[in-house]
Formats: sequence, C-alpha cells, structure tokens
Amino acid sequence: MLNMANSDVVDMICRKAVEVVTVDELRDRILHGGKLRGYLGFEPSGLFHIGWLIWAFKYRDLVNAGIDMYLLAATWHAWINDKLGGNLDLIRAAANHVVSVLKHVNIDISKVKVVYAEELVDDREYWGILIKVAKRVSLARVRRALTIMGRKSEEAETDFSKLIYPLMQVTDIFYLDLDVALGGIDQRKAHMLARDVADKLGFKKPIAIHTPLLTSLQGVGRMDIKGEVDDVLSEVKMSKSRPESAIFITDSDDEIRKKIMNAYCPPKQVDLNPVMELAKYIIFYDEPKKVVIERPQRFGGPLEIYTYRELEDLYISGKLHPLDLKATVADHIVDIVRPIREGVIKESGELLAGLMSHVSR
RNA sequence: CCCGCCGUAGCUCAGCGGUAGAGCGCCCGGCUGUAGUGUGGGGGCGCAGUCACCGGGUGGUCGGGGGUUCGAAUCCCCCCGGCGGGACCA
Repeated sequence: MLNMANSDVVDMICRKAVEVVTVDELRDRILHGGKLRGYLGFEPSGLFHIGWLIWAFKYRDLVNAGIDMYLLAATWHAWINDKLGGNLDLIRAAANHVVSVLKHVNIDISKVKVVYAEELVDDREYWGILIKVAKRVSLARVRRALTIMGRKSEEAETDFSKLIYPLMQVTDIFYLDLDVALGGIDQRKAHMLARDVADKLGFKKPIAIHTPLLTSLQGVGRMDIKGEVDDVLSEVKMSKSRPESAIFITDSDDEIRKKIMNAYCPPKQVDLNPVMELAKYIIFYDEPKKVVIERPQRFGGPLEIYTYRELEDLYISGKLHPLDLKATVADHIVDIVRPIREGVIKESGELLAGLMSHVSR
C-alpha cells in the first residue's frame, strides 16, 4: 500500500467520515487481509450533485490507499426507485456522466472497476445469492433496511420491487466479494443488513464507511445521495424556480456564487448550516489548506486560516460575518467545481447536453 | 454498529435462589372392524380403522462458557442464536 505506514492508511481511510464500522476490523484487515476490495454504489439519477463530491473525495482516498475499488452504477436500482422517469437509457447516460465527473475529481479511473447493475443481474449466481439473503432475513427486517423514499412515502404507491432493493444492495456487496462498503450515511441501513447476514451465509462481513450528507442550501431537508422519490429531474426544475436549492457540478461560476450567497446561513451557528458544511466537507477536506478571507478593512480586514477548526472558531464567536463567510466559501467552491465542470464538458459535452435536455424537459 | 426482549420436553410456554413443570404431541392399551390363521363357536394372533374420550407410559447437557453461593434454570459477566427497534434528515 504505497509507502505509507499502515496506521497512516487507516487514518486516511477514516478521515472526515461520519463513521467507520468498525475501525478495528479495518485495521485488522489491512494488516492481515492482503489486498482489500471496496466499492461504492450510486444511483444514476441526473446531474452530479455537489454533495456527491464528499463521497467522491473519500472514494479517491480509498483508491489511493491501495484498495481495489469497484464503482457500481446502480442502474436497475435507480429504475426501481423510479429515477429519471424509469427510463433506463437515461439512467445509463446519467451513470456515464458520473463516471466522467469522477475522472475529473482526480480519481485514477484506470484503477477503478466500473460495474453496471446489468452485469450483475445477468448472472444467475447473483440471484442465487439474493435468494439466500432473502432466506436469512425477515420481512420486517427488510422493511427496516429500506430508505424511506421521499416525503410522500405514506401515500406513495410502493410496488414489490422496492422490497427487493435492499436485498440487491446486500447481494451487490456479496457478489463483488467486498471488504469495504462506502456510501453516504443514508446507506447505513443496507450496509448493516449486509453485516448482519454475512457470517451466516459465509460471505465477508463488509466494513462500512459512511460519509456525511450536505444540508440543502435552504437549510431544510437534505440533498440526499439517493433515496428521494423526487429525483434530480424535479430538483433541476426546482432549481429554476428556487435557484438556491442545490449546486450541480454543471453550474456556472455565477450560478454557484448566487446560490451560495442566497443560502441559509445562521450567524454563529454551525449545526445545519449548509455554508459551513461546504467549508468543512469540501473546501477543507484536505487540511491544512490556505484560505484567505478577503474583507474590507472596516469589517476587520483579511484573515488567513489553514483549518476548518479555525474557521469554526471565528464563526461561532461572531468574528466572522455570514456574508464574508459566504463570499469566501463561494470563491473556493467555484475554484473546486470549475476545473471539474470544464473537464467534464470538454470530455463529454454531448452526453451532458443530452442528459440536461431530458432532465429539464 | 447501538439498544431492548427472548432462548426450559418434539411444539407453545410456566417456573426466576432450595427435589425441573403444565398443556399439546408421541408410544402402549381401552374402543371398532375383520374375505387371513382348514370348518362352526369362543379366545388369541395378525391386519386395518380410531374425531373425541378414558387409563398407563414417554419425555430435558433449562442455548454455550465462566463466576457468585452450602446450593443456580433462577443472580453477575462473556459469547452464540432468534426477534423487534434504533441508527444524518425526516
């Protein structure tokens, strides 16, 4: 694993994660388990959302840690969740879009094994595993493992495939013979279900790594990695009527600035403050990092900081005004997104245009 | 991963410091029928039936391992297994 000490590898894998279940298992398997296999499954649901950068960064960490990383384009899963109007062609296009973005997040894609759900579903062994998993769990347990899909879940008509969904997530992990399952904290239920049944079925018990989710820019709800019934299709519509809703990797510099400047950002408060979260999870993902807060002399003049901790202290104490925070955060987010956006447009502008035309239809 | 409940007879469970129990099931018999056992009567055997009922019988590493105690199914700790819930936000 590169030339890093094992403890440094563990630290890199765990940094900025909400939780790792469990760190002990991770350490143990790095010491004795040989080459580890890991994955992240994503539901292609439209345009790449800035919240996804958080898991993308973590994914990059895992690749750099020498873990054999799979990337599962969960096309069938997305179809079950009615993403993109249930149009599998569009869903596949969205999957390609995500792969394209990841390339421009400096992930060495040559080391990544991209797998489409179609490949899994085409293999009868996959379904054999799924049936074994189903045999080991109660109906109540499966229900509990499925992420509530959308706010209208009570009245939402649920078809039976929704119950197969968690079983597929578990089967994905076993089928790919993984040591590590990476995902947003909203994936916890599925990962825990996999851990619950792994030993019973003789599969490897996956170590689960969960990254944080971003609070939506309005301060209500979440920009989920997955699980919303209203897919990005409607999120994009929303963003036209409510420009501050979310940031997409395709947003222009001005759009990003505008969205951030309009975002919910309670003074002196860090919890559920989306602007501070952007700083914490995206700008300061790598620390230390030099960040200059430009501000007029009459408001205290410029500040130079290197860690999120410093920023948080300044903000909580009230020494940093929300407006100055937003301007600084916007600048840095723009700097981070711009090269990704430009790279993606250059590489797959056509794909993107096609996707956007459908998404905003 | 976290929390809670449960694990005692084949099944459902009670017992919760002082001789391991109940109901159901299961086995045997009672009961019914016999184109067989050369014939008729009787009985036995065999075979078949038997919802319920009656009599008798059968039921156990009290999930595993440690510990406390004169004594543990019972109290304490660890583990295993089952079930339910929780697990950013809602």
